[in-house]
Amino acid sequence: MDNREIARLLAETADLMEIAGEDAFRVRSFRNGAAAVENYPENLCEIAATNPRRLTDIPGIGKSLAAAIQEICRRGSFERRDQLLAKYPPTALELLKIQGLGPKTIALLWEHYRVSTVDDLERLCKEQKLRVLPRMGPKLEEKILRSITHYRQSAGRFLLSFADETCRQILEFLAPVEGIERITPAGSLRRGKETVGDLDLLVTGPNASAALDRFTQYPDIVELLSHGSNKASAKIGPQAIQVDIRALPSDSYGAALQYFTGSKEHNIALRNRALKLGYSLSEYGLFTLKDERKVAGRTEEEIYERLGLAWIPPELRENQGEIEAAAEGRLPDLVRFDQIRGDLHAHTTESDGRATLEEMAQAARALGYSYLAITDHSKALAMANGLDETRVIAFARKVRELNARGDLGIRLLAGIECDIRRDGTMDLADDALAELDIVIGSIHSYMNLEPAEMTDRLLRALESPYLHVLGHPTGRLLLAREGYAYDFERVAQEAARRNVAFEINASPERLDLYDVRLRAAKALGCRFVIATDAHHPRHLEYMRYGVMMARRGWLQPSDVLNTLSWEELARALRRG
DNA sequence: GCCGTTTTCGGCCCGACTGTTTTCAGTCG
Repeated sequence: MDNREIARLLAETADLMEIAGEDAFRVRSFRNGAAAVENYPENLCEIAATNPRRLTDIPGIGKSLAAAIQEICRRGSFERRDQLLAKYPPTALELLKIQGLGPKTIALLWEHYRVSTVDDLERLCKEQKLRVLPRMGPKLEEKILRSITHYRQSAGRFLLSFADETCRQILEFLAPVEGIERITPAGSLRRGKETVGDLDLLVTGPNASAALDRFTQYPDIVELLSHGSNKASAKIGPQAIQVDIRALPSDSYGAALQYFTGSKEHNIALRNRALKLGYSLSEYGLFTLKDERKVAGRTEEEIYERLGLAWIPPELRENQGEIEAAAEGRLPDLVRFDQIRGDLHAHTTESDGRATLEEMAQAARALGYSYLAITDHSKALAMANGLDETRVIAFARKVRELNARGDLGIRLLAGIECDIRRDGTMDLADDALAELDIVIGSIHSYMNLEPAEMTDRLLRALESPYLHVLGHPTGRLLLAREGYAYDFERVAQEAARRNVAFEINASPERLDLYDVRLRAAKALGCRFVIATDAHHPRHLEYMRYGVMMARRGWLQPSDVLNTLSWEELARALRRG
C-alpha cells in the first residue's frame, strides 16, 4: 500500500463525511491529512509497521488519523469509511464530480430518490423530478444536465501525470526481467497529450514474452483482460486504467512504435504518403507494393527517412502540418527540458503553499536551476491568505536580503501571482507591484463572465505597466472545467504588442496554455514562460509536463523566456 | 479531527454567486 492510495482513501472518506453532513472542520482535517500523507517522502505503512508512534509526528496527523492509517495498512480500509460506505453507495462519490452538485444536494437526492448514479440523476432531471425538492428548480435541472454532458466527455481519460506515474511504476516492476532490450511507452503518453485514455507499452528483446508474464503478476491489477505470448492487457489500480503491453521482434520494433504512438490522424496521413511513394506501411514495417519486400521497420528513423521525411518528434504527430514541415526540412528545433534555467511560478507558506521559501529554493537548486520566482497569491484570494501591499513590500525586501547574503545557491525573484479583478484592474497598488521582479496576473474569480466582458477584462489587465506574465491563460481544469470564454486572438495580439508573456502552467490539472492556443499565440508574436505553479517542493518536477506542452505547441527555446539566464531574463521582463 | 496552549477547549478561511427564495442554503474558488 503506497502513500498515494492511503491518501485516496482518506480523501474519499472526507467526501463521504461531507455527504453525511458531518462537521466541516473534521472533514477538513481528513483532507489535510490526505494531503500530508500524499506528500510524505517515506512509505507510511513501513512506519506503521515499525514505529507507529512516529505517524503523529507528521503535521496534520493526530491520534485518530494515525489509527486510521494503521488500520488501512493492515486491511485496506478503516472503520469510519466502512460505516459510511454502508450508508451511502460508493457510486455517490461519482456525483461529486458533477459541477454544481455538492454533498448536501447529493444527500438530499439520496434521501428522496435513492439516486446514486449519474444515469439515475440524468433521468430524474429529464423527468423534471428535481424541481419538487426544496431549493431546486428548473434552472438547476438544466445546469446539472449540462454538467453531466461535460462529465461524460471527460470520463475514461486520465491526467498525463497519472498515466506517466503509473507507467513509471510498471517499468520499475518489469526492470528485473532478463533478456529485454527496451520497454517504451507509446500512445498519447509518448505524444505528451494532456489526458491519456490507456497505456501502451512496447517490449522487445529475446525474452520479451517473459516481461508479459511478469506484468500479469503486477500487484495492482484489478482485472486481467488477456494474456497471450504477444500481448497482455489489464486494468490497473482503483481507477482501472487499462494497460496494454506488447512483445515485438526487434526488426519491426520501430514500425510498431510508430504505429502505436499515433496519432491516428498522423498515421493515416503517413500511410497515404507511403502509398504514393509505392510502399505500404503497417505496424510490421514499411513494404514495397510491388513485391512486398520489407524496406524499413527496425527504427522509426529509417521509416520516416524512406518516406522522405525527417524524424518527427512524437509531440508533433497530430497531422497538423508536421508531415509537410518534415518533408521540407523545416521542423522546429523544439525546446527541451535541459534548456530550462529556472521556474517562474511557485507558492510558499506565505500564502497557500505547503513549504517555506527556503525549502522551495533548496528544491529548485537541487533541480539545477539558477533562479526561482516566488509568486504567492495577492489579497483578493483571502482563502489562500493572499498578500496585501504591506506584506508584498516586506516580502520583496526579504528576498533582496536573501539574495545579497548569497548562500542560497540560487537566485530568488520576488514575485506575485496577482489577481485580476472583475473589472480588469490589478488586485495590488502599482507602488507595491513596482517593488517586484516579476508579476503574474491571474483570474481566480468571476470566471463565467460573458465573452465580451471577459475579453475587456483581460485587455484592461494587459494595460498594467507592471504585468509580465498572464497566468494559466484559459483557466481550464483538465477533466473538470472548461476554460473561460473570451476572444483569445485579440488578447494574444495585445499581449504580444505589450510584451506580456503567456504562461504555460505545468500543473498537471491545468497544462494551460496548450498546443492549439500556443501555436496561435506564437503566430501572433507572443512569448512564453513555462512554470509549475508549485505549491510543494515536489511540484517543481512538473516542469517536464509543461515542456511537453510547449513542444506540442511547436515552441523553440527562443520562444520560452525561462531558457534565458537570469541577466537576460531580467532584461526581457523589462517593459518598454 | 488537529493544533496549541493564556495546556484539555476554542479556533480552524472567507467572500460572493446562483437559484432559490422573500432571507438564505449550497457551491465554488
